Amino acid sequence: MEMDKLVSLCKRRGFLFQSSEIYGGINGFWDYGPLGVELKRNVKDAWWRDMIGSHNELLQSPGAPSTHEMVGLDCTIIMHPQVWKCSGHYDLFHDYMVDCRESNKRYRHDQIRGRWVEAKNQKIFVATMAPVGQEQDDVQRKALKFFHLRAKNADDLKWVGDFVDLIGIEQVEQVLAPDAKTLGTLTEPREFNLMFKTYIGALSGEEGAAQLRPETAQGIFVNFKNIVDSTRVRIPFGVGQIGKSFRNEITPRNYTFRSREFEQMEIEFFCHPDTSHKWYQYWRDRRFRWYTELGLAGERLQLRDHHADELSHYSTGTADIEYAFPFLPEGEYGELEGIAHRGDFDLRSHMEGKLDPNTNPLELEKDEHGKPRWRGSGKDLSYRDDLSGERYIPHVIEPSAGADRATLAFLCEAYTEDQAPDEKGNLQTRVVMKLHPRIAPVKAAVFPLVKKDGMPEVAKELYGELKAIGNVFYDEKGAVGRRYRRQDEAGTPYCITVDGQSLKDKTVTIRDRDTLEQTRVKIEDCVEEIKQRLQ
RNA sequence: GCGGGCGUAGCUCAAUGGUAGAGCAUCGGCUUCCCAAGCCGACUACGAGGGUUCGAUUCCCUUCGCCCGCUCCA
Repeated sequence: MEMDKLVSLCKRRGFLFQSSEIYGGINGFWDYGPLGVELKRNVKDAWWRDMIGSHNELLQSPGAPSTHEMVGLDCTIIMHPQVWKCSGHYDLFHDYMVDCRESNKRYRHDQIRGRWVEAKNQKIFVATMAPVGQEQDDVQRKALKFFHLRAKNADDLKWVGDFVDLIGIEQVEQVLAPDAKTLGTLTEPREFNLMFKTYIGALSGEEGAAQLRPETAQGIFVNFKNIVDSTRVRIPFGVGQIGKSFRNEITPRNYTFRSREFEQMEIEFFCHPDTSHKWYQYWRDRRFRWYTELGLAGERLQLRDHHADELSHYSTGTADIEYAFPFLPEGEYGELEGIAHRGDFDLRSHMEGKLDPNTNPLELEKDEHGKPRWRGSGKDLSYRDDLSGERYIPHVIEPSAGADRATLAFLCEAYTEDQAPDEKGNLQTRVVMKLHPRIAPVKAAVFPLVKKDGMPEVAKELYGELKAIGNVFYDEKGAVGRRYRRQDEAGTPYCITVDGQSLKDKTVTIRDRDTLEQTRVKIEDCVEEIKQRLQ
């Protein structure tokens, strides 16, 4: 399937629009049209229902180590700035970067060091990314090359001062960038803040600075104690949340795949450390099955376990659910969801302060004065098991899914072209969105075969009754074949047609989107029949 | 952010230094008893800003957006 065909259909039929399109669009932001919003809402509703609403905490789910409970949460997009400092996002997302116009390489401004050197009446600053100890070799080699000197003439280089950080060097035009041959190729340092910044308070300055959340998960961690204290949930239990998140992606691309404003469906599952690996396995398998049951059953979906060397040492497993999107190169997959075993990293970080993920066992990250780099809340987020009396910090399994990415994958998977005969029996190409009935934006369409002889009246009445089961559509205009094809493009699974026979024996036909087969049912049974088929 | 390509109607495309045309779609009417039928009619576009010019959709610059490659990807 070519991606541009799907993009064209989504625009034409109202699944997806570029945000602010009449003003030229805005990079990395997308709107869901009337069909798209139904589809995405159905995806989110299916997730919420399957993970939380319909979960039976009295029964042990297949593959689960024990019974478990599930509750929901809806927290704010803007949170206390300390949340992001302790979570690690602030440090990781916040850098000054410089680009080299010659080599097209990008560097973290604070990682470039260098040394002034003079030769042939010219004084330049030779920059390097080499580790301490190899810096002098690196800059000498580059300086010799720049001044066209031989190694034996190294004494002609007059070094001025010791190594210093590039930060503080004002004469940018005299800087020889780490991978450049000419001077002054570095851009001004630019702040790369992958988190969206905002300001709290109508008049506030920097002291009111805050961020739009880059993930919904932290809201669950910081509410862990509230949930335990208010709901009588017992470990093991999970907290689910659906909501918008924001990331300043450097290169938003590939349709809605990498959007700057996007929606997540996340679960933080809290369990005893001794059972955490089994729960990880459970969620990994269960989440994969969820996609297959909604129609991503083909080879384009895969479950990929991270290699041991990709894992943080505090994690015993991470797996990605990936889909081979048509816009990716052959053999490449894009992430729909990550399931991560996160140990007690998150709860401890919000208790004690930001932990250093490179320590084992985990230790508090310290600044140059030996103080905590970012202070935690100081609140006790441990859990006491009322039955055993044991107190511990729960381990966390995090299935984190992208609602927009899942929606896009369902759209890609659904797009199908097949051949169907037209009125004269000639085969015509038919575009049909084979969406699973649970997520299809329109559940059924009702047509009078022709707009006369009392057929519209019968069809309109049936339409009214069908409204009770979901989004249905009524159409009496033009040829019936065209109406069928229109519904095929919208992914409507069933079309119900009132014809001449309906008037005699009170029956209608139900036409199946995928097989084109029609079956005749009594009008009075029609609502129940459609309801059955949609499940 | 860098390099390259592109931007004309809802969609897919065309033409042109003298202000744009088609197919499909959409809407209205007629017709029509099962898969994009037919007839009549209607609506709709040069991404934005500036410059050159008597005149710019066309040439130039800037900007925004899209695609490809590089970079980035917690």
